[in-house]
Amino acid sequence: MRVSLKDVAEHAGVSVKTVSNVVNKYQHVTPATRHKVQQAIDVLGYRPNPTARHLRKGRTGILALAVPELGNPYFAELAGAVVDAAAEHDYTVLLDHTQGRRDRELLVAQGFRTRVIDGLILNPLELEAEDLAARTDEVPLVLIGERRYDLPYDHIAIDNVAAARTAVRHLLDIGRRRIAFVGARRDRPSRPAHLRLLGWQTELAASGLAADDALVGRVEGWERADGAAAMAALLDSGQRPDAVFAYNDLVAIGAMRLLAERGLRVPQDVAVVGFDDLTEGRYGMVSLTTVAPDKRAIARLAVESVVLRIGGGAGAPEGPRQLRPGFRLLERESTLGRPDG
Amino acid sequence: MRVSLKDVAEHAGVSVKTVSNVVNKYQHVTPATRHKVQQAIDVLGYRPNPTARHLRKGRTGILALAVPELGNPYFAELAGAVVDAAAEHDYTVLLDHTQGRRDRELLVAQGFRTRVIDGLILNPLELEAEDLAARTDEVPLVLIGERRYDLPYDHIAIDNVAAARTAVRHLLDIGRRRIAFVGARRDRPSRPAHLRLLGWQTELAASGLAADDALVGRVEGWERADGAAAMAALLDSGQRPDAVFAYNDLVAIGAMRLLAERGLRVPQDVAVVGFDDLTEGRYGMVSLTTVAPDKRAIARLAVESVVLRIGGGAGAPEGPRQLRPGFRLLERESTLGRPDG
DNA sequence: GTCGGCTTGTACAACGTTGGAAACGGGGAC
DNA sequence: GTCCCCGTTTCCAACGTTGTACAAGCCGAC
Repeated sequence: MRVSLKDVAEHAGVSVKTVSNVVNKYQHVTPATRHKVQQAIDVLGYRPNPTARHLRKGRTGILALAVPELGNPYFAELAGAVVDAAAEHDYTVLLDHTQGRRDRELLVAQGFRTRVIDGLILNPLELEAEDLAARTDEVPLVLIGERRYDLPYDHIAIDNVAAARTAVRHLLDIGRRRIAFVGARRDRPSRPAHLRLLGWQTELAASGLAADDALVGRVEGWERADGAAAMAALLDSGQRPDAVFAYNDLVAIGAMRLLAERGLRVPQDVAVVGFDDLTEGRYGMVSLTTVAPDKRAIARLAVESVVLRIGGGAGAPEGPRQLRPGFRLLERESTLGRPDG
Repeated sequence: MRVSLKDVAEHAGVSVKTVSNVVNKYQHVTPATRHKVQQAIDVLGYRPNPTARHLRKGRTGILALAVPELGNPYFAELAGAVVDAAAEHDYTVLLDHTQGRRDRELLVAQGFRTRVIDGLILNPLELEAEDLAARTDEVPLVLIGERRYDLPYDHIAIDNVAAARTAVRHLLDIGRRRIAFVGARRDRPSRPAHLRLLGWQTELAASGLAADDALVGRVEGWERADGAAAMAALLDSGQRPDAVFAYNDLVAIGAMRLLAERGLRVPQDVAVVGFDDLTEGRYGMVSLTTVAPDKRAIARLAVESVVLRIGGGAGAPEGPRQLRPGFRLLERESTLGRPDG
């Protein structure tokens, strides 16, 4: 059976509280008592029961991270970084994936697993502002990811518009002029890919180029298959872009695969830039130029934010904060050199 | 403040236990009382406190899954499947990654987070049998992954030897004869990749071919970069294989990347088979033939096994079980057709 | 009308821990 | 020798829940 404080106390001939004091390194315990208790602990192999401790203290030491899809390498890599960052604060991470479905995101936000967790880091895709506004659960929440809500929650995300502009700027710099954006949502044009689409439009406009809607490839999701499908549709519509800025690396990889099937060379015929810096992008037949968000910084800031809010708010910043970790453009083979012909 | 059973009881004018009975759908409660209590619950927005419940019941409803690296898509996809399988049994999953380091694996096995979790699913890489034999923690443990230990724990893994033989058989069937194995460990020849290496040897021997040690590419790890490095070393040593069977898809992808850099065509010059069926493998410039372990089955069996053991053993099988989920060979472009020349 | 049996609800204790107040005991000051 | 103080330890209650034992109420049967 399990060993409890009581067992140790009996074995050492002291009270339960004294054992608790030793375990918790309470100052006023005589060396003799401490030693006696410590020995009993060692002999019996006592280990504190976190559940009871948590009940008493009202905290569990567990953070939840909810991302759309663990099978997506971006979120997997991010999750790994969050686990590490949480460990630095003595927190453990409970992972959930919502499959980007609004009902599941809602369930998570509403505290489906409330009270097992001390705080929640959520990356919503489909969740609406009103869903979040109606949230009643008191567990501290911080948001990550591209979607922005005007709500009293900290939000951690890179400056997506600036990052997208950097990517498009790079394509312009290497002489491309018919730059497609692949990865806008088909159904709701203004949803998630919004900011990167805006960055694309803005940078083109800043260079005096029109952001032609015919050069926008629309998708159902942001997996590799979606990128391939959108690229196919774009080519089939008669467009002949000399560059593609993709919503993310997966979409870019799908698009590159399709370009190859159609006999178009990357980068000679079509340069490609992705977003996320997946390790995968480095090892394709043509390595992928990409915008690399600082994932470790995102994870660190998210964990720090939520941990700050957990203390009951003592020392926590007043209003919601917008935190903007950095990003870099990593130039690789997919944008090497000026266009052929 | 938080609402507890007591608050609901006062509001409804009944005892705490009656509220508990309603919450737990205990049969013998009159509709009138039930309704009254339910209304109080709704008004106050009561939600049970799992921590207290768990303290009382001795279970937490949390399973831990420890894999080497979440950034590795295979483990990420597997983790996703485990989360889903656990949800079917009303369990939540706590994720940990050990980075394949023995000390971290040991920490996890020893119950680093004991008692927050009801059961542990562990995929060890470096852990030794004696480490596990010395385990004192009573939390039920099941093992997944390629390593086999002769210990009283359930083990879930596909038949790696048979799977490897299937892959090699396929390469033989399409006319390849100089088949390399890429992904044996450099430092300890008999460690993890062991079984797949054995399958390679066995199938070659069964066809009357020698398993030439010069055709074994050795690695430090099993990432894409390791595959590329091992492939480079193999070619630099003067070998000219007409096929590669890689330890896993990541190694295969790294190897393919290097083959392309050296001007060798896949599959015409070198056919390649991987292992894991990563989505990534489908979207390279040349899609990758691979051995696809049934990840959902692995996840399901692992969760079922550990859940069985949690009940205190009632109804649980006596001894340790070896469970062998299935696998399939998925033929794609990287092994299309007979060799050129 | 009384009894037995069943249904419904209550009281109490317990899970293992920790905060706070009270009790204890030893040592120094007078 | 007595008193007081302070450091140390113990006692009690509480966190929120549920299992067990039992009391109360109701019904029909004899």
